Amino acid sequence: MRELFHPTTDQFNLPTILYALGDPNRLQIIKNLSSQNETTCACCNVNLPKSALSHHFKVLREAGLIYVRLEGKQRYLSIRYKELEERFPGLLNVIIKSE
Amino acid sequence: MRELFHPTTDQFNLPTILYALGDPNRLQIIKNLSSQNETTCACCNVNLPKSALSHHFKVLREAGLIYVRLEGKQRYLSIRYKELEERFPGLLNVIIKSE
DNA sequence: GAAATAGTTCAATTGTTATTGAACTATTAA
DNA sequence: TTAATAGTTCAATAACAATTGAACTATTTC
Repeated sequence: MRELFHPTTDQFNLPTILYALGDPNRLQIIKNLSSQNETTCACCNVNLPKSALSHHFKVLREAGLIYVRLEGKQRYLSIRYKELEERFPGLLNVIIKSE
Repeated sequence: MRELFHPTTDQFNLPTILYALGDPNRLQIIKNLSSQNETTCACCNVNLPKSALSHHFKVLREAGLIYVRLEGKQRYLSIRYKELEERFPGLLNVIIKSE
């Protein structure tokens, strides 16, 4: 794997995004990421085996919620905040701030 | 069935709500409902057999997204706009307006 | 009270998704 | 070049969710 698929903003799809956020583990990941600029997979503070984390990161990435930057032996994760805001203004803020 | 369960606002749960909206059929139902004040199950403009519709309405109702009022032999559906707005301000507007 | 209407529930099926550990790949460090 | 590290992929399983038609319930109308 040398290049990771990231949808363009016009490929963003609302039900897909909501579905991705509809899982408690993934929602937690997004909330955790939102308080950090960029972080590695291991630093997400979600207590799951790495294969499970990998799965959830993939769902989030393919929905367009996170960007995964490859650097050395690590992957740095960040929320695609600007693009999401552009396409679905307000959505992410509501979600991150809730509760 | 004489009384339908509707969660109170403090029982609203974000992942549950997002999950409910993460299904294309249910998202369409919500979008359709948003342009009507109150409507019966049959008037949702979603082309599914009634048993499937009934299932989706239940998921939406139990998540707190819609209110179902029993009157005679019909059920009148409406979005719980005010309560949702109170608990997750902006969420529904983003969703309804998107695309 | 029989028929029509509006919707629910049931049971069966199908399809999808989450979860796991083990094996794997790629990169860096010793 | 070997070992360690960071994460992915695979295969198996288990759990859950969507979909359907048929049977059911409740209400209204004839």
